[in-house]
Amino acid sequence: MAVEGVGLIPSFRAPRGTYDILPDDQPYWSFAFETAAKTAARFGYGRIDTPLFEPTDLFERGVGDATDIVQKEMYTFEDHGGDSLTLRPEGTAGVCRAYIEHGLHNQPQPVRMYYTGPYFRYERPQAGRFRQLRQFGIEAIGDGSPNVDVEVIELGWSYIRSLNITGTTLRVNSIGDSECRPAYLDALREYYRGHIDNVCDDDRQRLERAPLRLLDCKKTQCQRIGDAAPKSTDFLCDDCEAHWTSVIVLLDGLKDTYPDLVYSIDHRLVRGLDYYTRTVFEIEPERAAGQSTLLGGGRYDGLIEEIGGVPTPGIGFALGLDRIISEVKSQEGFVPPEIGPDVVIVHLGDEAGLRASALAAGLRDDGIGVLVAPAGRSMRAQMRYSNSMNARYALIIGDRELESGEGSLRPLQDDEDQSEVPLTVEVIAKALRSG
RNA sequence: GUGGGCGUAGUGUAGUGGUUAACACGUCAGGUUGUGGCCCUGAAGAUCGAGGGUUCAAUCCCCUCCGCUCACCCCA
Repeated sequence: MAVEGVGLIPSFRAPRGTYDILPDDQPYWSFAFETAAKTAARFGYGRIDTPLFEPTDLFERGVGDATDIVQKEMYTFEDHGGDSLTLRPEGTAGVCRAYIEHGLHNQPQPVRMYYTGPYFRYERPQAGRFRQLRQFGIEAIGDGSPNVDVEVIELGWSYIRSLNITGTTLRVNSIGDSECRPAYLDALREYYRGHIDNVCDDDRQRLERAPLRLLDCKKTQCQRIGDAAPKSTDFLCDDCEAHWTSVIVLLDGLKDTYPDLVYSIDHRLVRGLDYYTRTVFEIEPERAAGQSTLLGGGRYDGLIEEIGGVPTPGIGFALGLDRIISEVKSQEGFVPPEIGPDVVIVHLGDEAGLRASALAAGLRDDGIGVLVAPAGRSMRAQMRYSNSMNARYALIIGDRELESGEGSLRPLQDDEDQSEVPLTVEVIAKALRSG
């Protein structure tokens, strides 16, 4: 992305909707990743990595070619062989493709997998929304029982709590399956036709095409109408009804472990991807602003079949790490540890400067974190540098030390007890001699 | 795609229709001979987002564009 620069060379900036994660910010991401891996492992989920791009058809069939994601948000390109590829806009389709491709139905079911990495959607950026977004997600494929639904929700909740994010709320709903949903959609259309004059223009346009979306409308007058609309849970077929009832019972069973797990059944909760069936859910932070959903997911019992596999149930969620990180920061749920080298080598004079690197190499090889202070600076400047690097010790070598063969080790942190130092004078002296 | 807000050193902010655009943090250098943090001094660093217009004169007023940002849409 070129912007006005000085002279003929343009200055570049990160593309719209993307951003750099600088070293100072990395600890937050490590915290989020490591906590995710630990949580997933506790639930028996193994990591899967799939390509950043997939055949375009996979997303058109899987996500649904009527969805906004497919219609206007995909980064699609043709490669030099003429194949149409798309940067993955979400994770479930790729994981299901891998499940089919590698015959994972031959493993004990369900197959539990988690993933984390970048996803790409061409959207207008705003708070909590990016063109390159990072997600952590899980999928449990091959078991349609409600226990798995609740296991997945529990995992998500547990993860968020492990990040010390509090005040979140869970919303759940059931949107039925291919058997019972058509009747519900008819009822919904029927209802909205009766209120056609009171809903917004957008809603009028999508009434026939995507009636579920009307429930999701944020406008106050539409919300009032949506509140009184027919509920999907009143139209469930027997199987879906039994499943839904069990999910609620099982969900209540989590309250002993998570007393703050307050969930609400929200019959206006629908989701924007076509593959969802039965259970859908979202977790939001307390002060829900615009783009605030932290985690969203649901069951997708028809997806595997849709993309060419034998009919197989599945359920999962995806969680926006960009949003998670900002939530962690705002709640101060994580304090990055102070980091710094064990030693900064402060060297005086040409001779010492020439030996500093070899000395550093020897110490590093012994497992000690070493930085060589910038050459050509005064001792004071090198000491200041050591301090600003948050080093534990400054190892000073100059003419005196070169002659005696022993470096001077100066502790830089008040609470440092020199007797506990692994860096004894002997170690230093030895390193000096061998250097 | 549609709206609103905002663009001044690396970062965060001041400021004014009129000679060298200010402050803080940060960076670098000093505060005598080889010892950090605190303090003091100094330096570097901004064609005041870009282009055009009004004016004797614009960083300041007007227009356009670009960028950032927030919201809608949709989603994580």
